[in-house]
Amino acid sequence: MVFEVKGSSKKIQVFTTRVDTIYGVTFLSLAPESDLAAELITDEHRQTAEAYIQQAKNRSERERMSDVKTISGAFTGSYAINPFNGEEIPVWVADYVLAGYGTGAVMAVPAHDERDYNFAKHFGLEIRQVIEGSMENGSFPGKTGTVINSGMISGLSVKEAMAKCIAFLEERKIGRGKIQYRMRDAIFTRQRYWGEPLPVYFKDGLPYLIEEKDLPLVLPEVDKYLPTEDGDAPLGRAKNWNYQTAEGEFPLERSTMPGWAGSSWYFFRYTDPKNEECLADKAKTDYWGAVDLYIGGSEHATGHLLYSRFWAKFLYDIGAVSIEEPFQKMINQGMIQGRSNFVYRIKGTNTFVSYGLREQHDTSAMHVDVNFVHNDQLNLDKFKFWRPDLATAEFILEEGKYYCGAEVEKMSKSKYNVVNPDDIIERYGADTLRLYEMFLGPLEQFKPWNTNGIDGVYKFLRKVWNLYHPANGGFAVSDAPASKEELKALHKAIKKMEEDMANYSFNTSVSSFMICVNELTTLGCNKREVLEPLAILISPYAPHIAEELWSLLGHSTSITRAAFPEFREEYLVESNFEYPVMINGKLRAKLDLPLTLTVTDIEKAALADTQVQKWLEGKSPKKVIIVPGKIVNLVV
RNA sequence: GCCGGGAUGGUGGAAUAGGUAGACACGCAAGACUUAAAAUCUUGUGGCCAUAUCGGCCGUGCGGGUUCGAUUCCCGCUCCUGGUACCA
Repeated sequence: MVFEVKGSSKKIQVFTTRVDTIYGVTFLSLAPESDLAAELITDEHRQTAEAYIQQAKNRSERERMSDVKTISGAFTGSYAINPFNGEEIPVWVADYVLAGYGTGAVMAVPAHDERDYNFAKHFGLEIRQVIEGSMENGSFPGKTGTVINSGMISGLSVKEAMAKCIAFLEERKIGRGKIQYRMRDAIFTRQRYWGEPLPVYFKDGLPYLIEEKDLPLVLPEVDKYLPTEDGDAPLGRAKNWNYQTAEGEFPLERSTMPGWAGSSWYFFRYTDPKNEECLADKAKTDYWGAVDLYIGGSEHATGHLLYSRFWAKFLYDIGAVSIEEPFQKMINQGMIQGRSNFVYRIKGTNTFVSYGLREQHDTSAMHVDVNFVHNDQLNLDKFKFWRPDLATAEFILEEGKYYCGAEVEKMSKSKYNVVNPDDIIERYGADTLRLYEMFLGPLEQFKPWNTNGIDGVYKFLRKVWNLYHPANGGFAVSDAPASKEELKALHKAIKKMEEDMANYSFNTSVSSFMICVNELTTLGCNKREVLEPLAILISPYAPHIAEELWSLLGHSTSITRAAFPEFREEYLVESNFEYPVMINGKLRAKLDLPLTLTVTDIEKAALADTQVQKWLEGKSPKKVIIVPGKIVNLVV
């Protein structure tokens, strides 16, 4: 929307998502970079305002963004006119306004925007509430509630007010409604060696594409995969990174493509990897279709997924493939998080304060390598040895110890909280690690890494091994037919695993294996009829041990080639069911009854039970609910 | 602010076409084996009350609702957490 400037032909264009708060506008702020800001400065304020702009321009955008706390600005001396009520409002320059976003001008509503609020507080500007709610905690930016103190839109909801304001502006041609997409340009080159080279050469400083017959352009040999000594991209190290044309030899582009250049369409290429003519034969991409399941972290939503969907849609539009959406189903697997440790440096010094005392000083937190920390206590010697600047570090201790702060966050080299699984593999083996990760919890759940329960899965794998090695650790499997109980234990596990696989519920599968192996151990089962399918069941979870057992069972091909065992319902059929009997919603008795009983017979049996009679106290139930095979519920 | 995810024992978690809450595992306790320890095995383990027996009451973040019956469905909150952002 457009604000007129008092006593001037100039106009200020403002972008806002909260036009409903228009009656709460008490000033406008402009980005220091904007030309308009310079033009609106009046003589009276010239000195201070121009000095401020100069100072703000000297700070980089990064600096301005990282230093959110410092509030600064200057009054231009000009006033703008609110088109809704004709009110005159001061125009300020402020570095919290970014030139690159929107129009570089903000209509400030201190009551309903935190930054505007802080700014108004700092400079003593008016704060006018126009949405119903409590101002106790400063501004409140919520987008719900009723508009107040706002002339023609008072009493409307936020949503209604927005619509009415937009209509008002559009009618007078001083503004319009707009959908603002947050889009950024993306750079398609990298100054790295490992990436597809761009098929571009330069003649007279202008880029040209190399001829199709010269494709593919292959990475040149270089002595090191590092930038050149004078800071050029690694391909600058190649001896002859030039392109030969009829007119002579010209230098090739030295940047390479980013990772997603190739990773955005590999799933199409996989269907026809040797095709020399095109991306992939359309008949083949049609046959294979879209990717059934994409498992990746949620961060891929803005990375790989965005690009590969863009690629697919582009390829669809030019007719190269018939698939518009590349992935049928997506699961965001949860991240295994790390537990970070922090030390607290007193600002401007090389002194570090222990966690409990940090509030007494002006400190900034710093990640510290978790390998220097045990039970949140810092090993001072290791810490000092970490980096040259820390060699002279001093410490303020608590009871002679330095305690670190801790936080659960993403594992990352830059946070120094990475735990290496090699130690676990060394101690327990890769199968245990893999099985433990499966057992930890649902696939999609985030959680901090913690090895507290790993002994449980380790013991489980040993029990599995012992089933096949019953006496004195020697391998022995019987070819005798399995008993009913043994088959039942096995088929319960088969059934559960089939269901769990379909739901990606791996942790519950592991627990059903544990139940099965515990039962088979109790039964002393070492029958091939049971142990062969069991090895197959476990193989996706503990592939090494399963492969080993498979080979001991006498197979010469890999267990990965074995067919999944067929589930047979008949082994699980029960003749009886232990009915829970609820009286007024509480469990009062249990009755073991044949499943063949009719509802009437179940009722009779339940009413005849002594426990039930005790609770009925001679009365007959008002209502009887019986779900065969599930429950009996009596209402008294 | 916006967009996600979540809250169940001491711990990780299980159970949702509404039907016995706490499977499986860790930890803890007691016992067996051992000169001892480790390892292994057995038993117990939600809380409170109880003549510690028979048993009873409470209990899935909080407050309501629907239902014979709610961890599960509905309404209203609180808190935690991931991503993102001086984005107006």
